[in-house]
Amino acid sequence: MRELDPLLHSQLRLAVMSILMNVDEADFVFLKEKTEATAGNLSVQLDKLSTAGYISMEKGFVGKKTRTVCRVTKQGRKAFEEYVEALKEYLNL
Amino acid sequence: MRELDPLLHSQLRLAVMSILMNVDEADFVFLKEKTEATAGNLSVQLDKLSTAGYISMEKGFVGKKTRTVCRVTKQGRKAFEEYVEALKEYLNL
DNA sequence: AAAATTTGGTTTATAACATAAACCGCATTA
DNA sequence: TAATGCGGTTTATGTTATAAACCAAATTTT
Repeated sequence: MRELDPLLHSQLRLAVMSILMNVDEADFVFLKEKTEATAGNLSVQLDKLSTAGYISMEKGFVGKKTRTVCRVTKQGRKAFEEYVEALKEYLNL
Repeated sequence: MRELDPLLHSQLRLAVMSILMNVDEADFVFLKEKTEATAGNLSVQLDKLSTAGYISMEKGFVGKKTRTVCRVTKQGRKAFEEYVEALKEYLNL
């Protein structure tokens, strides 16, 4: 059987990627609200996605507040699509 | 966001369930070959599915050799279908 | 203006999970 | 009878997910 990319086969990381696939860019706070994850968990998982090169993270400011903006990279997009294909096999969709 | 049944959101358990959804019954050896899992890992994961009531396991004999036959239960079938629905939301399929 | 609270995160500790390795009982073969 | 193979289970270990604790800067309260 084909294997499921373990980096994507995690509830929170998958949710994040799924959001980013449709939205072009999203900040930490938005992702936190959408996924209902704790900040700690989200921080860790974003880091993994970022280290893997699946997303980019840019830390900037809005006024005086920090703002972390995430985007899915080309590589991440490809990985996500492959994951979906693999998953379809498992689920026979 | 809807949550993904953690019992099914595991590569091997998902693979097993997917097979059982299409096959009506399958024994340990068959599942091991199909999934390419180690016997130990398969044993543990079958146990979890069984404890959760998602599959039934029947230990019997063929001649003098033991044979463990698995079937998906009604409950397991329902859980699998719900998992697939939830997943479709994540992936927007 | 000092103290308390909120915001936007990160680090760290812990619990759950997946996996492989070692093992077991029985049957067969050498 | 000793070694080998089959069908598994148990146990030990590494990974992962998650929450809890923490931090610095900004805002609000007193």
